[in-house]
Amino acid sequence: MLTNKGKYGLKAMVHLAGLEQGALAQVADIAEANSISKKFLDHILTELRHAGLVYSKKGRGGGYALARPAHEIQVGKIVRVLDGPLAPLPCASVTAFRPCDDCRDLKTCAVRLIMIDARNAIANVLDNRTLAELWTLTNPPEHAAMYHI
Amino acid sequence: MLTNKGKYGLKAMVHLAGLEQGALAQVADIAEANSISKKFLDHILTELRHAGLVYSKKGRGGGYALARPAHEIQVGKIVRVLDGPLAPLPCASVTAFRPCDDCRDLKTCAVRLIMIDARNAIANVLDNRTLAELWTLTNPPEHAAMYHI
DNA sequence: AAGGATGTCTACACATATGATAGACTTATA
DNA sequence: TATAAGTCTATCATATGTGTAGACATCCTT
Repeated sequence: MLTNKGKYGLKAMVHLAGLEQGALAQVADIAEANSISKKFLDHILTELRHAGLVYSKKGRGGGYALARPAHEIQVGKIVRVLDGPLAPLPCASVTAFRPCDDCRDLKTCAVRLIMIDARNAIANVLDNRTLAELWTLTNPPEHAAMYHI
Repeated sequence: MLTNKGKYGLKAMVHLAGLEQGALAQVADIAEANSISKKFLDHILTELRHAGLVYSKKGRGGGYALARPAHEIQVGKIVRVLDGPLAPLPCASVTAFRPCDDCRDLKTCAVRLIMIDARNAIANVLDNRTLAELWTLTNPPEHAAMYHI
């Protein structure tokens, strides 16, 4: 389940993906444009900065920008930073594996095995989509052209 | 994220899938065999009964059994009964769709669109696996045969 | 009918996570 | 130095998750 934090983080990243080269966006503007509480978004963006996904500058003229090109940032990475592992169960996680306290046998635990499949299916979607694609979804080229007629 | 409730429910259903035709299993036995608190499992099995997935009988000789053949019960159904929609976001849900309070445009919300893909990927896994398959994973035929040598 | 077995219902308690907010502090620029 | 804007620390409220207790209802046997 994607938390509001994860959802807001993705929206903020899409917002930053739409910036012109070299431009910075202030938290307050991102928050307003995406109906997010500024203070909460402060936190979220700080986490993203700690994870190396965004660049920030303090003081006058400051703000945030993507730390890397949008097409180099996988959606799954963003989700993991904010919401943790993609796996529905810790024992099904590739990046944060942890067996159940009462685990008897990893190999024959049917629930684990099917949750690995579920995890892999989720990762297949989220790790194969980039921020640049999200931006395109939000601003479809055809749609934009038609809108201006 | 699969809750303990969802995990325990799946384990209990797998347990019931392994019963002989016509046999009933008592909550206490299922709980012990799967390291689950009996009282918590009471609740879980009652929910599964309300959803029509299990059959129960009170009194002497009572207990639980699957309400339908294991190969007719999709894993996704069980998970939905116990943990709710598979979708990471309510607006990405097929069975329990609900737009975000601040939704501006369903069609161009990139986060929603990618979460629909994620939901579909999850559903593709869980709705295409049955309880009978889970039982086989837990008790692989080859493994069992080798074990008895 | 009573007793025992077993599921079902209602309620409660506690822990954790999430979502949000406030205030102070730090950094950068003019 | 003053102002702008991000960063850190802390707190609070709510929701959810997890689990437990006790009473009640139902079924079967004696």
